Amino acid sequence: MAKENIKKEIKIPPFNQKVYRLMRQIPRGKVTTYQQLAHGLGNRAYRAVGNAVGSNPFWPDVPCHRVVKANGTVGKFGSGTKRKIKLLRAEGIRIDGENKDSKIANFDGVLFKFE
DNA sequence: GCTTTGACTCTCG
DNA sequence: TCGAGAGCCAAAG
Repeated sequence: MAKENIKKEIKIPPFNQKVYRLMRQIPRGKVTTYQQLAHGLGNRAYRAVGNAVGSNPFWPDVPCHRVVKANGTVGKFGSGTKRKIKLLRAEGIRIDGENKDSKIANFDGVLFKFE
């Protein structure tokens, strides 16, 4: 059956689906911020975005590891910040450090913006 | 239907 | 430069 690759057995709020959809648009080797996601949604619900990503049942289908804070730091991650940094580095993204205070090197260069 | 919480962001002191 | 507080939106209890 030609359906979505994501599992839809789980009940997902419409807002979350919107967030996941935007996140999946992020190309490999790029990252985005909660603010950009909220902007892509048309509002400033970066808080709700965080909740949506935190409740993301589609991981790693949805590249939640490509979402960082607006100041360039990786922020917090349920799967382990270190894990995410490793993953990002595997995609060619340079990160300075290995903790939540770690900042993305060339952040502006790898930042994916939603219009 | 109201209150609390959250993987956030911004401004002020 | 660093720290604390307020603001924002949506989902869950």
